[in-house]
Amino acid sequence: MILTTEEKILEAAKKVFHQKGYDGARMQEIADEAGINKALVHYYYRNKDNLFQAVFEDAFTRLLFKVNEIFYSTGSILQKTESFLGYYMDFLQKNSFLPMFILNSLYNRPDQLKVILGKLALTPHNLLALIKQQLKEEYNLDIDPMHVYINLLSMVIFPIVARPLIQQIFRLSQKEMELFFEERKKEVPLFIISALKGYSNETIRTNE
Amino acid sequence: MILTTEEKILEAAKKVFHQKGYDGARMQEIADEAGINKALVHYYYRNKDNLFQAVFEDAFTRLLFKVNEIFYSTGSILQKTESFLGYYMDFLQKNSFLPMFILNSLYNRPDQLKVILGKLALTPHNLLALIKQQLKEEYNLDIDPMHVYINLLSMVIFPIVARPLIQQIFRLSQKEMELFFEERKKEVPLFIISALKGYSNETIRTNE
DNA sequence: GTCTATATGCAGATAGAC
DNA sequence: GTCTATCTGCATATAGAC
Repeated sequence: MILTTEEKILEAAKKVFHQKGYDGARMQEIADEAGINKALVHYYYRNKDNLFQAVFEDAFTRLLFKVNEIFYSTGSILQKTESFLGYYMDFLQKNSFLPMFILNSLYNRPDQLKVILGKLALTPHNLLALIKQQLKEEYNLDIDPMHVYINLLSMVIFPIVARPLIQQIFRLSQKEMELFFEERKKEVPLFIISALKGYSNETIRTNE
Repeated sequence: MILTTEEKILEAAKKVFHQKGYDGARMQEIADEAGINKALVHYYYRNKDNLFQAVFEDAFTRLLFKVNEIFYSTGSILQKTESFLGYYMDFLQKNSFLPMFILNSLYNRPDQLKVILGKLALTPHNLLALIKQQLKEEYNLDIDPMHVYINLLSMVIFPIVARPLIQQIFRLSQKEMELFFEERKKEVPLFIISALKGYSNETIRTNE
């Protein structure tokens, strides 16, 4: 697969921005990574902000697209949770800098998000309504789906983001860390489904 | 309360580094924030790296100290979870830049952590052993406590870190966001305890 | 389109007066 | 200890030849 110069620059920029963030990235390093001259980067993207914008939008849409793709598919809560864990965690492990890059960019450059949110037509409330309906049908739960949804995202994304911290504190080898993530693909769905069942029992007990 | 110049610098440095990270922080801004001259910052801390090191160590120990404080205290899993949620989430909301600062610093400056880990005597395995024992006694669960522990941390810390993202995507006002966090202080312990009870049922069913 | 050379500004750090 | 003035290097960005 052959890349145009513009594509080479974007790929190089992704690599550098993802790892170092806006402030830590250097135009020179991006040029080197792309195997071209620094002036060419400016020729195609005019300035650092523009290039960053392109990288951020790519990252954001890719990350968000995968989430929606799974939750809007057919299947039970259990099935969705399991495929989310398997599919999304693989994706995040292969792109381990992505979530940190997104989150950190929102702290340093909050306006960046507004630009892209204006372009996308997000309907998160449809998604929540769908989950709420499934919780009712499958677990007879009449609860706010927001917390359950955020809990799931937390348990998937946080360990990826905090990986360096976890690994150092618990003194895990690379191999042990990978095993830990592999286990989570089964443990987290089990945890969530257990909680949902537990909720039901709790509710029933309260109603007696 | 009157501060020495050195303390004023450190306080100013915390403010700036926490929000902008190492690369985004400017010595000039720190000096301005402290209300003194830029040369004085160098007089006390010699260079940017030293100052950052001081800020990072302060943040890291404060963040970690709070975690241990709660989990090594007496009380049931439920009690610990509840006080962790109440106590720690309040702390994080008041210091909302801290977790992002720590996590991001580990990406950009991984060696930073090793320096401080050498100074602290962390014994996370004792903590896990304690949790494991309590899971056995209180829920008759014979499982690896690591996943449960990371799940709890995830559900507490991630929403704080991802707050700007959540708020924008779900279009929540400041007030709604605060309410959401307030709800989580009850929702997350309920979720976890439900899961632990559900686990037991699952185990019993499997053993029959 | 792609390069070399360069302009411009700013950040970290130091010298030296008080 | 605290300041003003300044050095040095580097990062973004542009000019202009090919």
